[in-house]
Amino acid sequence: MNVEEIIKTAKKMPLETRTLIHITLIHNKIYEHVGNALKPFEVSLQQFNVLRILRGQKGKPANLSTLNERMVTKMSNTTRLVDKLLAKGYVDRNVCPSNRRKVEILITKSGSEVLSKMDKVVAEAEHDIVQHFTKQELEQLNLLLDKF
Amino acid sequence: MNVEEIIKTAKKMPLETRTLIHITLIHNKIYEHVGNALKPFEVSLQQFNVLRILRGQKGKPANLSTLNERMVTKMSNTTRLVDKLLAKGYVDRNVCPSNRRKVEILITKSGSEVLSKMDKVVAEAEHDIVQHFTKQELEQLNLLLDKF
DNA sequence: CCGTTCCTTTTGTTTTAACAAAAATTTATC
DNA sequence: GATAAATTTTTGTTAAAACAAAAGGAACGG
Repeated sequence: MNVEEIIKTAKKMPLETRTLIHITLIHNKIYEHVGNALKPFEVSLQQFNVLRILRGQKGKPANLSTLNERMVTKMSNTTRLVDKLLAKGYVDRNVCPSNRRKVEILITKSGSEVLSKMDKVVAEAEHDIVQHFTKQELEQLNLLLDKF
Repeated sequence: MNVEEIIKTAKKMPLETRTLIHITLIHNKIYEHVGNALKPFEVSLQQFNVLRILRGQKGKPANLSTLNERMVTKMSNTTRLVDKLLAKGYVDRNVCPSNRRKVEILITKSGSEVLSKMDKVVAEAEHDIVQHFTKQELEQLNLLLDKF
């Protein structure tokens, strides 16, 4: 991926700026590829993330705020993400008996099943994106990214 | 930035997945910091990008499609981005005399002036984001990012 | 020329995200 | 125990992005 070619500039830009534009371009690429992989399932990347988090709970229900703190979106939108998954039958939602302000969200059997299918295509998409990296390069990259 | 801490997982995830989540988190950070820096000017990051591209034209007008291919958004939204900048008096828009399908967009004096002020705060924000990197590390990072 | 096709931009619609505030319940204080 | 304050979630609204299609003009082939 050649930054200068993509944004069509001949001008030399500061290294800091180039780095951040670079990250943005890569992010777009990730978003597009993974989003496309999920398209047949008719779920957004965010919905996929919710399902993954719920699976990580291993049967333990998650509150909305738990989901939310593990995601990038705003609380109010997390509610509506869950609404969509509920409509598809991929999650259950109940008021928490010990604290009726809270809700408990669980992934359903149907949700787990479709999630494992999604995993496959997402893993492929991810692999495509990093195909030009060796394992060592990826490790090196992660070390550098940790500095942000 | 500790990925595992942010997404609150103890589970070891595949290196490829970790890398891509990492990039997404960094992108969010960039978007948030730079967006905040621009907030006092009441322009979005995308509007700022349009202005920067127009300045890069050095007086030569840009067509919408030129703007668009240097950005990540869809054509239809580029029209509306320019609408907003027009309303603020930061750009001029005229139909191209040699081909009346096209439009010619130019940055105005007023646009150039605010852009140079924006540059300052954006450069600061960018510098903040990469503050933990040495120049060499940034160069190394860019080499790795080129592999995407 | 006239119709067809292609190119560039705009308009319309739907979905998603951001921002603000309200509703419902629990906890704390007096 | 009533009132206020804090916590958790939902609802409402506005702004931005994604998707689809139409409008307007240019180019081309007969």
